[in-house]
Amino acid sequence: MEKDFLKKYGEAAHCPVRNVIDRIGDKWSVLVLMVLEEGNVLRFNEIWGSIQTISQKMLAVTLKTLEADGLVKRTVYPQIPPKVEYQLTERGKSLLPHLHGLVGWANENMGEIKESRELFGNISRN
Amino acid sequence: MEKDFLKKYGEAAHCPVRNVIDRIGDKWSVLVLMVLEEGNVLRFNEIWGSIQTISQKMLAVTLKTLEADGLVKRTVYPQIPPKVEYQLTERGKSLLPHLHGLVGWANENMGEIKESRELFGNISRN
DNA sequence: CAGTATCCAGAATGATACTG
DNA sequence: CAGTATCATTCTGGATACTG
Repeated sequence: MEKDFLKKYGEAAHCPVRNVIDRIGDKWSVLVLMVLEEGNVLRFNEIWGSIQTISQKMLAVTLKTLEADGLVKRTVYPQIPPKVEYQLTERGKSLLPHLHGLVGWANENMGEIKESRELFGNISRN
Repeated sequence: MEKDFLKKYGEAAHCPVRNVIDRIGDKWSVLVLMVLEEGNVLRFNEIWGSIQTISQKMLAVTLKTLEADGLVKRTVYPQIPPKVEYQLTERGKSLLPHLHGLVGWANENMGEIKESRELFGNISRN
C-alpha cells in the first residue's frame, strides 16, 4: 500500500519546519529570548550575566541574529562608555508563548525521558 | 541598578530550556515526528521517502534517539526481508501540539522575517 | 561597556559502500 | 528492507586577545 498522501518535507527554503528549527534550534536563541522576556529591557552585560555559560562572542552573534529577524530591538545610546539596550519586539513577544509551551512540556516529561534513555542504554549520534 | 531578580540560566543538565533545545534542535527530529504524526504507522523507507533530503544514516540515528527518549515506538517483524514499523508513543503525541504551535507561528511570520533580514543585510553566524 | 577578529576543537551531518 | 561502518566535510561554538 502506497502512502502518497504523505507530504514531502525537507526542501530547506520552503519547508516551514526547517524555518522554525533553523531559527530557534541553535544553542542560545531561546535562552536569550526568555531572559529578555523576564528582564524587559536589558543591557548587553546584564544578559551576559544572566546566562552564565554563554561566551561573549556567541551572545553578540545571537543578539545580532535575533535583531536581524526583527525579534529583538537594539537601542544604542551614544555615550562613552557606550550603553546598548535590548528588548523584545512585538514579533519576538508573539513567539514566546510557543516556547513556553515547549519548556512546560519538557519540565513535565524530562524525568520519564531520562528514565527511558537509561533503560535504552546510552547511544551516540555518531 | 542591579537586576538580581533575573534567573540564572544555562547550567546545562538542570536547565529546562537546554533540555528542550537539545532534544528538538537537531536537524531532523521535528520533521520525523511530524511525518509520523501524519502517517500514523510507517516503515523505515516510507519515512525516508517522505523526507527527501535526509540521509539514510541520519534517519537511522534520529529514529534511534527518538526511540530512546520514548517518543517513538519501533516494532520489528522477524521476516526476510525485514519489516520495521515506527509510530508515535503517547509521549511523542503529547509533544506535537507544541511543535504545531511553533510551525504555525513560523508560517505566519516567515514573510516578514525574511524582509527584516534583507533590510538588515545578510549576516553570518561566524 | 559593548563589542570584533582570529583561530581552533569538537560535534553534527553527509557520501558511499557494505550486510543480515 | 533496514540498517551499519567508515571516511570526509561542514558547521558550531569556545578561548583568547584586541578596540572605539
